[in-house]
Amino acid sequence: MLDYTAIEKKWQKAWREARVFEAEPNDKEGMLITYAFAYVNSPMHAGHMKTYSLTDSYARYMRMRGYNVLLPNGFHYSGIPILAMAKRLAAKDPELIDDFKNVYMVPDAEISKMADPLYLANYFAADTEAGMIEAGLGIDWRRKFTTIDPNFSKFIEWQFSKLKQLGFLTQGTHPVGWCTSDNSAVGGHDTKGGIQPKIEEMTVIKFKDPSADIYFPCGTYRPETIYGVTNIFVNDNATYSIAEISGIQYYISKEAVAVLSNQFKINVKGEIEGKELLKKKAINPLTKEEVPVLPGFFIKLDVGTGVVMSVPAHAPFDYVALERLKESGYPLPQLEYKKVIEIKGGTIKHPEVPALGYLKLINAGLSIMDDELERATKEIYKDESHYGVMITGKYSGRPESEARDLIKNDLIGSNDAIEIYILANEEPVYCRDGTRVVVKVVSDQWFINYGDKKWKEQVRSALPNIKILPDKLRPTFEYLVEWLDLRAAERAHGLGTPFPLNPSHIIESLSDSTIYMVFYTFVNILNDNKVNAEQLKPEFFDYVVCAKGDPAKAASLTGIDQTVIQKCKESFEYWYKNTSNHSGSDLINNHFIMYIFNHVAILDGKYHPKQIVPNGLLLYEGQKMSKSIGNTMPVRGLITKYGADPVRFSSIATADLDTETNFEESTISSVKQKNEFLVDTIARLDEMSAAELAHIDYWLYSKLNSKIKNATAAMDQISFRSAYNKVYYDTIAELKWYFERGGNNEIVVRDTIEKVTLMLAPVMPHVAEELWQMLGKSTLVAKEKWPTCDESMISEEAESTEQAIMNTIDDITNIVELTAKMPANKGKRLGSIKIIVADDWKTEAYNALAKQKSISNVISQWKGGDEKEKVSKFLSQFASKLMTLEEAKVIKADSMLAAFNQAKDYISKKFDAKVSAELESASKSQRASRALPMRPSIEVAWE
RNA sequence: GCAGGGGUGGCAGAGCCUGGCCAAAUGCGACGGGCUUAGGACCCGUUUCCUUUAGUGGAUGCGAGAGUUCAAAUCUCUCCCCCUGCACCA
Repeated sequence: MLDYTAIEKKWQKAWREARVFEAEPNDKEGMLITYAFAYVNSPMHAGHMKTYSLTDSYARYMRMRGYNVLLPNGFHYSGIPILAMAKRLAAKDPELIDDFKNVYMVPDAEISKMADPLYLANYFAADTEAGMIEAGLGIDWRRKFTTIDPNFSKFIEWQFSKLKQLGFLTQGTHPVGWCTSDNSAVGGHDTKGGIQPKIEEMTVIKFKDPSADIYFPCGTYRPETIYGVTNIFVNDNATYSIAEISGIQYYISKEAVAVLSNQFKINVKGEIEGKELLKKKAINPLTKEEVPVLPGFFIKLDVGTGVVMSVPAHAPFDYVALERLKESGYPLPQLEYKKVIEIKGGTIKHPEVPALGYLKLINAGLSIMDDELERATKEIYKDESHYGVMITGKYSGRPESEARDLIKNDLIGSNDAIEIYILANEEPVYCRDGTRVVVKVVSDQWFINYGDKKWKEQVRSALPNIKILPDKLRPTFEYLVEWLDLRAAERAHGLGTPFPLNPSHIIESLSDSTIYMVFYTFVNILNDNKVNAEQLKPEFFDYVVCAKGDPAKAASLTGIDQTVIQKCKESFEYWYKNTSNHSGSDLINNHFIMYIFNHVAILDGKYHPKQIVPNGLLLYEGQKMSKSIGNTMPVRGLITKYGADPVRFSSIATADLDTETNFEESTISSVKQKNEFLVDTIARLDEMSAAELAHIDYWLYSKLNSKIKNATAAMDQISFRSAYNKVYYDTIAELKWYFERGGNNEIVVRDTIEKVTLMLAPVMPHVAEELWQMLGKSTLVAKEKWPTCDESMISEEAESTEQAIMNTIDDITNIVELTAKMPANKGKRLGSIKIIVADDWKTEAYNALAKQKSISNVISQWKGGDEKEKVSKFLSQFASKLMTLEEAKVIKADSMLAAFNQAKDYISKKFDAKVSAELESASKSQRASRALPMRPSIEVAWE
């Protein structure tokens, strides 16, 4: 039995000592293969491992294909999560401490030190590195760095100075989810329950109070319904502020003022009770109608402005509110529920008062619950947006969805409306510390302007030259190129590189990870020559990465030896000519797309991305890995339990790139058994001997070589499942069949095992080394060549012949079963089996028919005149299925017969009967004429 | 809502571009048998239904429906359903 732990240690040591993975430029073609580096706020789990081992396997494959491959690894420290985690540990968060103890298996003594974020990050970086080594990743560890290393920071500063020079950094305002206690932007993972704050624009239409120079700011998603406004609703139990924004005064609820002050500079001039507002009127800015102000039961004070316009014909809330007022005897003036949108055609009935229709008020009555009202509102909104047409106003006849924007823009243009942002989540969103998240318009914020037209154009033209595996993701990338827009480039908190234009902030953590692969190409040279951060002035990177400037000048400016600078440049240019970048497919819409943009912006066309490889995620026993299910297996535990190679194989060789892999224990045990079979087979080689090749040997050789060909093509596409189905599962099944059939040729078996071992090496590197050694080799598989296909040994004839033998054995099984039931054969035993191989003319006639689809044509062109009758009799059996006939492999009857003669022993043993084979023309059997091409006739005798 | 990717047998998952050898690879599971003290492993067979006392013939069938074709899992159209992403966050 293979002792996985022992062989892993043994071969990892051997690789290290032979410096197999320490790559330097040489005269071979280079290839820099990278994966999105690890973010080290927790141990590496099986999901990360999938990407890493997939990338490693690809790197090993390309190395075997003759490339000088570099696979480096860095650690991502940037951003908030490490900081946040340390903070939670410092606060002794029991849930997190439990995870650290029981899921991450961190010793108690370490946990207490992890209140220091750097300690935490270093701990998990070391843990991840150890895990990567245990998994057999072939990494050049000399090039390791973290994103807070001073030298790396200099590189990132330089990157941003380039972006600035190119005009791709812009400063501006932008709405973000915001926590007022932290004073920082919040994304989904900063909130309770991980809810993504949803920011939406809302139009605020100004209805003037004719008695004062103050406006009612009516928040609405549907400005086009302004033609149907009957009144204004306010909350009569609340206090409103008289708030000045940009010199204009509004009635805004106090609560809304607090929220909106994150978006506007607001001066509160005074207060007024909601009740007082009811005495006022308001002027519709578009129709100039004067409408009353009424109490609205549903007015939420912290949403929008706390003031809305009422459109009872189209808004269920407004309708219900007015009807309830009417019922309660509130003194209402005459109001016209004016329909302004019509749905024509289609299957949707559009009632005269749409809001009423959608409410089905007939049954529900006015006591309808708010959530039902909410639902009715959504329905009517959806239907009218889809199918509605304006029947009033300037844009009468236009679809509502178009009119909405037109009217909004008109109102804004005439200063009758402004836009605000609101948090549109159904439930309020809270920051982790419990503060309610609001929308803030951040000003003077630096952005990377991925929306820049010229930049986009460059990316557009670069994209077709980038190979995307699998290629079906290309439309996604094309879409994302257009979609990507302004992205905040700085943040107030977190680890990382200070933002050069605002050093109190740090560079946003995904933005420092877009061209870092460049740094791998010379970081070891900087380390070896003790280059420090002060020396890494922009001129250094300009020359090394962009071939700009003068090396002598750069040397004197930086104090770095000119030969060192030159070496860095050569190394960069060597490795960056050919690259492949890998990551989980979840990073497509940020990391990958930003990777492309930044490369295109900063690097010369020669060094643009060459290949990007997003891979599907990993399921664990059919389930998504998640902490709540408790199956986020730290990968080191899996390796200890199952062995690195079985884990690698199960995670990456059971699915092609674009599909999710299902990691299952059953795969692990099946892999281990198959490995044992290979070990046993090698042990049995001693009992075999070399001999002249027989049919079954040719068959195995043919299978082997066509497999090499197919597997190589699959490997080139990183379709590991397809490749290893053939290389591993099929080979083992074929070897078993080969032995079953009596195959015993040492040369053939050895050759097969050797080549299969080589092909296993990328995915199961340790086992492959072990097998290689068992085969008596003294070299490292990791440094061997990938096998090449010997086309001359691919024999369709051998494969088809063997297929015919297999089919014939099936047929014999059937016949024996059926004839055994015949009364005449009761009590008898199977005596002999006669196999009668079809004559050559049958194949010829059959194939002519398959081609021409006409019996008469074939007959009329038949050469041997006197045989025409025989031929037509033979062909007539196919008359009813002419269209479906396919040409059969042409195999000479003699060689078919020879193969059957060689298979006689096996068939005889299998059926426990005498077996003979003969040609149709030489047979005296009555059943002889039944022989078909590829399907001999069979005669069994019971005695 | 918008965009992209999908829906195949008990399950997972090929095939679809380039229509016919597809009742549909392969793996798992289940069932029957062999081997074994037993279990595991391994080997053989079965795994839509009907029919067949010589290796057969037929029906249904790849989300639903319609169409093109001598022929459709595969091409076209309509519909239904599922997954992923929609950002300032690793």
